[in-house]
Amino acid sequence: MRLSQLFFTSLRDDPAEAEMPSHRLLLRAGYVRQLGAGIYSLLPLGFRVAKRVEQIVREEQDRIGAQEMEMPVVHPAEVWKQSGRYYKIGPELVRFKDRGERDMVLAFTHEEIVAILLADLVQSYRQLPKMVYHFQTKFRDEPRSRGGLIRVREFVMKDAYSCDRDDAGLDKSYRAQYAAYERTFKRLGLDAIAVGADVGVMGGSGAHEFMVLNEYGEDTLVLCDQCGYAENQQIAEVRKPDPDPEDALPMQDVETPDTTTIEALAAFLGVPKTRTAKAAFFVTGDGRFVVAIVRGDYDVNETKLVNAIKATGGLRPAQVEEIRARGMEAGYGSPLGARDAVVVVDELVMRSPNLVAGANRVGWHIRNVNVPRDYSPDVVAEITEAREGDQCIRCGSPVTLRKGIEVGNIFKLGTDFTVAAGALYLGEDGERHPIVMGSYGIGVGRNVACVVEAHHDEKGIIWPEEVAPYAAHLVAIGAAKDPQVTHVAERLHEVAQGAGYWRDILYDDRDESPGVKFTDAELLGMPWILTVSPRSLAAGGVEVTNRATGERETRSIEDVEALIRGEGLPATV
RNA sequence: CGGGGUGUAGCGAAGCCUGGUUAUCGCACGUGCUUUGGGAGCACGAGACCGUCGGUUCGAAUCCGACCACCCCGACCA
Repeated sequence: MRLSQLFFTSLRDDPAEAEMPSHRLLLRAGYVRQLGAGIYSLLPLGFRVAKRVEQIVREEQDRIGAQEMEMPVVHPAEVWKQSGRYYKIGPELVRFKDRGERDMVLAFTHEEIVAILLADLVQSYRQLPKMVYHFQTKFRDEPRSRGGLIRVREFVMKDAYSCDRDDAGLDKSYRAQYAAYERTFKRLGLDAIAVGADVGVMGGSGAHEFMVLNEYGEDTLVLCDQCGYAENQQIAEVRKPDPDPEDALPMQDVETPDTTTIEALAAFLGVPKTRTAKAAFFVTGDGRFVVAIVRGDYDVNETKLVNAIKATGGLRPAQVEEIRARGMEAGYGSPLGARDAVVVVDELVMRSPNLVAGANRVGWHIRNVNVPRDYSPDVVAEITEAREGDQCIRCGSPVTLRKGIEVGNIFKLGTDFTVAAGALYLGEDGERHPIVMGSYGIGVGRNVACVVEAHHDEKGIIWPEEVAPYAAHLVAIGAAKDPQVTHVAERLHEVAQGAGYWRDILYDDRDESPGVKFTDAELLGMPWILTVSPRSLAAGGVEVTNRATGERETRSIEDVEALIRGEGLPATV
């Protein structure tokens, strides 16, 4: 490919809006362009990288017997009404009407469609198990996109679906995908770690997210270096040792002016935060008022809270008036005297004697509150957020908190979708059973960005060979001084044309200064930079630079042709 | 949705506070000559609905208002 012909331009200055290195480099090097918030075009270079990422994913899916297919982007809303997600998912699901005033949605994901196809195609246990996948555009109207390709609204995802007779079959499919993901991310050059995860709106019984550690990540991971424990903070638990035993003392009002925060309260009373109880107020999507109590040194984990009370539609913070209407006072709140509220108490609070809690009047708290002596919880659950340095739930060593980007996920879905769609099979026992599903996603564009995050330096991108858009970047210098330069460069380019689509090379045939060409070659990031110049010819051929290591040596034209043909660079000596 | 920020040429910026010639600069772009191993030089040139609409004013990129878009933090998130 001649650079002079490529639909592309590189930028000297960093675009103002790009913060993440991957976003900055992909814009500057001409791989992507933004059309709107969370909506991107892939330019030819970016498209080729995406195709190479897809190919790696495809090969690893094929290897475990998954079959590639394609499902639509536009769905009749009935499909989503039938599964219930039409009502469960908020405005992220784009709804519209077609010309016949029929309700339609844009594909958010494809579980429903697979379930419908299963109902159509599978009658007998003899037809199971099956695993299918496709690469297809998803549209999710995210409240906020960010980080370039990291979080977008329109994106291509590889989503695979396993279809099994029972949970044992699902486990087997799940393990196969787990292994396929490990191979996939390794080939992409990503150090992905699998963490236990919340199942969210997908439902089901278990999930892992594959995470790449990154400071711009949106998820927080709880990791134990000692035993390898790794979970998303949304569900991670830590050991919380029993407080020292004490006799329960009688409650006692105490005046505490201007102490609406735990910090202020603990400082005012001269007690550690561990001796206080914190109240947080929420309203669920299904309209329930919730007061959650954790010990003052912890924060409420909303995911755990949602799961503890099975709140559909999530949680929102309660308004001051709503809190007051339930007999409580923001900043001085506790379940003492609360009404019309679901009281959820963290299990550690149950074990902690004589805490300071809100008195539900401004400027007052109460000492020596003990649960359940002084109020009755509706739900007792573990609802705190794991903290840096807390004890690992498995081995007791201090855990660390790290930010991560989710590059893939795997879910044990179960039978919710197949039951809703009537996807039943006739078993050996002569009975009808719902097909058991799993779903497995990898976002292509996000992975492209993560590869750049992991493989770049101050000069530009450094593509791993398997995802590079071109095999090499050929720079011709000094063509005016020596016609041999153009001759050799043209010949190498011709060899590349005959070597196949992915062995093609980028040939910088522009009339630019050497500095511009070298700078662009390093910015664009092909694994090999080939320099043809009067100097290289005098030294016996073509200068070959390894972009990753910076090593360079002059090799014969024949050696370079072998490299281009994919035969590797013959060893020296 | 809440908080903060930004919108001036393809990119990056200045000008705005304190209204007043033809809106400025660098890069990129076009033509010509020179140059060719690390973002070349000279000359000439083209390119701008100053985000949109409205208002104030003799006069608005500049002041006021509304709206729109994008970015960042939060909420949200497969």
